[in-house]
Amino acid sequence: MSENNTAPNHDCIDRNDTVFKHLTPEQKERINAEKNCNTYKKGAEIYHEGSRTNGMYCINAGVVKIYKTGIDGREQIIYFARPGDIIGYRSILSGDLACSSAKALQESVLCFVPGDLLIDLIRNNGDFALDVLQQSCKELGEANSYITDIAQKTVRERLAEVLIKLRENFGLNENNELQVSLTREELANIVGTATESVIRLLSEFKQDHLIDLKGRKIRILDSKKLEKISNAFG
Amino acid sequence: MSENNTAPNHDCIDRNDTVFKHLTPEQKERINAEKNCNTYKKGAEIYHEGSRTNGMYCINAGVVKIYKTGIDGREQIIYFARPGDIIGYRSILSGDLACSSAKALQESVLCFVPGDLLIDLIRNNGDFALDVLQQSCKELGEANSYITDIAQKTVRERLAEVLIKLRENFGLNENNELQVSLTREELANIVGTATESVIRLLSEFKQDHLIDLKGRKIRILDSKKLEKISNAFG
DNA sequence: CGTGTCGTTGATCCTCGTCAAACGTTGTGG
DNA sequence: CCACAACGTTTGACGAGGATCAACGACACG
Repeated sequence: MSENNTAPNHDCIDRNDTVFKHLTPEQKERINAEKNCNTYKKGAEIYHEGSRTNGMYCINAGVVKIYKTGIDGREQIIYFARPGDIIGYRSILSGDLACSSAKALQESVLCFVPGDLLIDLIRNNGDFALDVLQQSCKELGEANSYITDIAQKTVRERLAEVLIKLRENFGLNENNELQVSLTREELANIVGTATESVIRLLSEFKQDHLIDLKGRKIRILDSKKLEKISNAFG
Repeated sequence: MSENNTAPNHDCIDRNDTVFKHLTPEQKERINAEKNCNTYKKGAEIYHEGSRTNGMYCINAGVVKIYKTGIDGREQIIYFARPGDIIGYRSILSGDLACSSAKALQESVLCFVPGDLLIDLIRNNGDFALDVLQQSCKELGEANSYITDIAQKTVRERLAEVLIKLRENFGLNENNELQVSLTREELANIVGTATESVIRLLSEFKQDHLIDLKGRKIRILDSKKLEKISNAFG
């Protein structure tokens, strides 16, 4: 799918808030030499569950949803990756096949870094290894929290929590609207419920003046109460 | 919490199926010099959510449950650690506080390895770093599967799945009984449901001749059907 | 102007959580 | 050794939360 290298600003490697921050200039150069940047149109699949990803991807621009396909093809969204994040590294490092799929939510630019280069860098740069470990441990902690939430909270509580997390991750525009455009079904696939339930609860939240709805635009009116509904956060 | 070092066979470090397998003899010696082995009685807490674990633990003997405390104190069991496994490493590496608690299910022997030694070893031994990464990525993959399961499967399906996984992890004795002793409440806290629901479903399974019950002993009679009920596995 | 996708609403059903009560088991201390 | 407490197990009854099914409106797109 789409264009290739040589474009000017594929600079994920140079950002100093990413996992690459402790690489030497030479190591960054090696990545730049071997990486492969592509633009993915909205809805384009980056990799699919069960396949072998022979490397990892660094998000340069856009938003990517990571999800698993469960019973009867139902998606469960695990998380959203944003610029600076890395995805797909799990399967090379654990040696398994990919356990999730990745799809561009908007037009996105991703750089592919080959797996053997990744492993070589981890082996030879301890600080880089620690940064990758930090990333995977952070994801692990979040996953564990999510397990507890889904197992114990009601759909209503989880939806409120998801709205708050979306605000934290994507922020609000000048109208206090969430800066992500998700279908009701996608919202349901994060919360882990039926589309209709999300719709009904969103209307309730609207009636209670917690949010306002205009198509897919969700305006946050009362995050305090939303947080209270979500029952603390974890 | 009890005895201390110098005991003869605290050999987790020498097993070649653990995360320590690629350490040099010198590095193993350093761990042996700095580690601190303790026996934990049944029910003893090893570390608690929200605390700072300044290192990690290697399980030498016994079984340890890792769990999070959710709403109104309800436990959600994340997984069981067994001899050879390491626990508690997440929080040192991600820099956060512990996001889960650990408690001995049986009398267990654990060796504590200080965090700065761990980090030093990761930094200076690339293969060790890769092994730790592999471990955390494996856990991450399992956590993601679990999220999907809890979000999409029924309690009945999940209970069947848990029974199968317990068999895979702990095996059966000569009577085809699971080699773990769990209370109904603990089973419920793995599945993510109410104790009463577990009890009812176990009786159903018994009536359908899938299992047999004798107190906490669960004998597996028909794992094929259990697997079918669990709806494939992930 | 049809076709497809998404959003919304209503009606219905069932899984599962909660409450309550009774009984068995274990452990502790007098 | 008994009494009592604390805990775990089991069963029943009840109700609510939420999944499912069906139908329809809104909107975009070719």
